[in-house]
Amino acid sequence: MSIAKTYNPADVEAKWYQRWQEQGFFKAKANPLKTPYSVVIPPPNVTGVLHMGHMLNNTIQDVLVRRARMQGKEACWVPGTDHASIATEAKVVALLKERGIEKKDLTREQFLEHAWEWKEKYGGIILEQLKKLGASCDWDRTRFTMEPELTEAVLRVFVDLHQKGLIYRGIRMVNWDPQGGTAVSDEEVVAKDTMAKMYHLRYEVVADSAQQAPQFMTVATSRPETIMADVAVAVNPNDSRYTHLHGAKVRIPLLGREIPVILDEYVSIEFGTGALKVTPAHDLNDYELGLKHNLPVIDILNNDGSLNEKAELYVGQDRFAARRNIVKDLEAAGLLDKVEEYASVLQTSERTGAVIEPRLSLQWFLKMEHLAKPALAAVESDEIKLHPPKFKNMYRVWMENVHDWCISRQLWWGQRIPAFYLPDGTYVVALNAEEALKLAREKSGNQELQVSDLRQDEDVLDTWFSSWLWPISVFDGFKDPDNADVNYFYPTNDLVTAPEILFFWVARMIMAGLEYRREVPFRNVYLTGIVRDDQGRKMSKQLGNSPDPLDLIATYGADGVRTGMLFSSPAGNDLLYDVKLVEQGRNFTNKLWNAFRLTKGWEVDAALPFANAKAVEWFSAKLNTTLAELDEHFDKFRMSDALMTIYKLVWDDFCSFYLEMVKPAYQAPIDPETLRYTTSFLETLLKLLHPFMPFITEEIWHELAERGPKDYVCVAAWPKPQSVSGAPELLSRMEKALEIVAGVRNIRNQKGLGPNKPLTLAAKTDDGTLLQDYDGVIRKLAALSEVTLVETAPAASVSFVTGGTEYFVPLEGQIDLGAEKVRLEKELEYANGFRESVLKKLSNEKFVQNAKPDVLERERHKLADAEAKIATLQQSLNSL
RNA sequence: GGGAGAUUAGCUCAGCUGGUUCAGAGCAUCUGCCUUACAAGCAGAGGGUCACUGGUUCGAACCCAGUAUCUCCCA
Repeated sequence: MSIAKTYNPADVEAKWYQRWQEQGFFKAKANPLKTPYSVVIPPPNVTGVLHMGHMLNNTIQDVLVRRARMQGKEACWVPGTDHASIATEAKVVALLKERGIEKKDLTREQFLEHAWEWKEKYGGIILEQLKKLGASCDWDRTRFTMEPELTEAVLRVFVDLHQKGLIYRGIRMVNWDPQGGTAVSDEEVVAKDTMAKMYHLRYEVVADSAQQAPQFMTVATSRPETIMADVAVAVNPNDSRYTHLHGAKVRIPLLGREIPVILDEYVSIEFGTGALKVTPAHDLNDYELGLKHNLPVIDILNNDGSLNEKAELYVGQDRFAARRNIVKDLEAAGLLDKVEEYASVLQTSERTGAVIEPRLSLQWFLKMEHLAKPALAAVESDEIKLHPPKFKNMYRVWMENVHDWCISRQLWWGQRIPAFYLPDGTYVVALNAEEALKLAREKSGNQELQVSDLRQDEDVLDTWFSSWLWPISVFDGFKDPDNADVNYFYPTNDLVTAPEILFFWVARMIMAGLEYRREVPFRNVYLTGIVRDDQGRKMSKQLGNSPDPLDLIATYGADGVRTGMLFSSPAGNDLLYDVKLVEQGRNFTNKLWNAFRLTKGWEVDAALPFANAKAVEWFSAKLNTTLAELDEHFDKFRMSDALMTIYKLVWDDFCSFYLEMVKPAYQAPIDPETLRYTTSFLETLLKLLHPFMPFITEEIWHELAERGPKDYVCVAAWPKPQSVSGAPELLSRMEKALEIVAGVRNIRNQKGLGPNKPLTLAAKTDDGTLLQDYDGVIRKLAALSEVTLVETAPAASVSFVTGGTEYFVPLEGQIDLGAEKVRLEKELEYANGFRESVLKKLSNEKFVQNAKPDVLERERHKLADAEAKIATLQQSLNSL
C-alpha cells in the first residue's frame, strides 16, 4: 500500500463534507437529554461573496460549534442571510442601469420583481462558499431576513412597539445619503478626515439709509451652496467686533434676501470669522439654533442631492456642481474674501460612500432609552461577557449616550412600514391592510372606508430592524413564542462578530432579547479583529490586496487556511494576513499526514515485548496535562492559544519526541503494545485537532482503522483529561533526559559530526537513576552506542553540564584543548556571576525578613546548585 | 475637543494576584544536514536597557505619576 507523501486536500474535502451531511451530523433538534449549544451566524448580505473577514469569523464559529458537538452537546449553528436593503437595492439599481432601465421608470412592484429575481439568482452563493470552508451549519435551518416568517416577526414587533408608544414619527435632522436616496442611521455614517476649503463670504449689511457706503460682514463656510437656505447670521453677544451689528440685517450674497443678525453664546469667537451663517435645514446645530430663535426652515435640496427651486439659483444642479459655480460667481461679484484649507471631517455613507447631507425630514423613530437600560445592565453585570473585555467600556459609553433610532429608509427593498394613512392624513398601524381597515373605521367612525381608501407608508424599515430579532426569529420565537425550539436553543451561547457592528447589531439584539423574551440572546460575544494585509491596510476591492478565499482553499486546503487564520488572531486583535500563515497551516496538515503515514507503515511482530514504557508513560502524562491547558484556553476564548497548544503538542511532543522514541529501526517491526498506544494517542490528537482541521482529521480517522457506520471523528467524544499518577515527576524527568539529548546533538553540530556517527556518553554523577531509566530514550534520540558512569573526566572529550551533572563525549583526535578551555571558562564566569547575584539577594537582611518562605527556599536552592556547578566546572578545567 | 486601550525579539503576540539566572511562543534569521514519515522536512544556535523619566518596594515587564508615540470610539 502506498500513501501519498504529501497530503492532498482536494481529494478528500468534498467527500467528507457530503458524508457529514448525509449522516445528518449538523442537524440539531431540541433534546432534553442533552445540553443545548447554539450559535446564530451573523447573516452575511444575501448577495455578498465570501471575503477574508467571513473566513476568520466563520472559522471561529465552526471551531466552537464542532467542539461543543464533540462534547456531547446538542450543537446548533443556524445559518442564513440578510436582505441588506441599501446595499442590495444599490446593486439592483446599478444592474438595471446597465440594462438601460432607470429605477424611477419602474413601479415599486416592478422593481421588487427585478430585485427578487436577482436575489434568487445570486443570493446564497456565500452559503455554498461556507461549505467549502467546512462550516458545520444546520443547513435545514437556513433563514433569510426578508422571508415571509421573518417579515411577519418584524411587522409584529413594529406594531407592538408602536402600541407601547416607543415608535413615533417626526421631523428630525437625519443623515441623508443622496446616492442611496434615503436617510441612514447615525451608526451608518463613517467619518473621514479630509482637507476642506473654508470660504469667507461677504454679506452686505442692510443700511439704515441709502446714502451710506455699503458695509460688509464676513462669514466663513465650507458649504457656500447652502447660503440660499440661510435664515440668519449669528454672532456671539460678547464679540466686540460685532457689537455695532446687534439688531442689524444682512443680505445673502448673490441672492440679496435679507436675514437678521442674531446673538447666541453658542457661536465660537475664535472659529472662522466669529460669524456663523444659520442654515436650519442643512445642519444639525443650525437646526437647534433655529428652533431656539424661532427661525424658519428652508430646505433647498432634492433627494438626489441636487438643488430645488427653493434655492432660486443653480436649481437642478448637484450640490457639488452648485458649489463650484457659486464660488465662481461670488468671486466675480467680489463677494468672496478668501479661501482657506483646513482639516475637517467628512461624513460619508457606510453603504454607498456618498457624502452625507444633514437634512430635515419626516421619519420613523424608535425611542431607545427604555430599551437601552436593561441592555447596558446585562453587560455591566457580566451576564453577557464581551471578549476581549476592553469593549465593555465602549459599550457603556455608547449605551449611555444612545440616540433614538431612525428606522425608516426611503427604499423599496425591505419590509414596508405597516402604517396606513387615512384620507384625512391621520394613520393607523397594523399587521396588514385588513386589520388596518378595522382600526381606520374605528378611528374615523366612518364604516364606509375601504382598503383602497388607505395608503400604506412608502418607506421600508432599516435592515437592522430585522437583524436585531435574529436570535429569536430564527427559532420562530415571535410566531410561536412557546415552541420547543426556541425554548431549548434560546438564549444562544456564543456570538462571533466584528467590533464594528457592536452597536448596530449586538447591542440591539440584546435589547430585543430582553424586551421580547426577558432573557439575553447570548452569553458570550467574541469580537474578532479586522483582517488586514501585511502592511496593516484594510483589505479592499479598490486596493486589490485581498486574496480570493476560494483560491486559498484550493491551494492550501480548507484546513490549512483555517489554521493559518487562527495562528495569530487573539480576540479583538486585527489579523495581519500574510500568505506565510496559510503556508504554515498547510505545512501543519502535512506534518500530521506524515505522522499518520509513519505509523500506518509499521509492521507488527506479535512476539515482541513492550519496549517503550518510558515513552508511552511520558506522552500520556504530557497529553493529559496539555488537555487541561487546552480546555482552559477554550473556556477563555483564547482560540490562537488553544491552536498553538495543540500545534506544539503534535509537532514537538508527538512527532519530534514520542515518535522518534518509539520508531523502530528501518524495516524492523514494532511491538503490538507500542502500536496500540501510539494509535490511541494519534486518535486522541485527531479529536483535539478536529475543530480546527475537520477534513484531514476525518480522512486519517478513517484510514487509521475500519470504522463503524456512525464512527466519525466529527462526532467522537471530546477527550477528557485523565489524571496520570506522578505526571509532574514524569514530565520533569523526561525533560532532563531530553536536555542530555540536546547536549549531545549540540556537540554533533559544533563538531560537524553527522547525526548518525556512533558516539558514547560518559556522565560524572553519583546518582545514575535518570540515565538508567531513560537509557533507551537517550541512546536512541542522541544516537549513542553506550552511556556510562565515570568518576573522572575521560581524556580527550568534550563536555557539557545540565541538571548539575557533567557529561562527556569522548572524541579522540578532534579536541581543540584551547577552545575547550575558553568555553569552560566562559561558563564558569557566568556561573560565578549568577552565584554572586543570588548571594547578594540572600545577604540582604530585608529580603530574608520580608520574602515569602518558598521564595527564600528557592533562592537557597539556586545557590546550592550554582555552587555545585562551579565545583564541577573547576574540576574539568583543572583536568584539561 | 472628550474618552478608551496599547507600546515586550526583525514580525505577530503570551507573560494570571510584583519573587525560579532582566523574560516566553510561533514565524522569520543564521549554521549544518537529501539521517528512507515529512526539504511543506530534521538538528542546533543567535536575537530583547520589557517606549521614556521618575516614584513605591527587600524586590518592578507587572503597581503609581508624568512624557512621547500609535490605534480605536465619540463629537
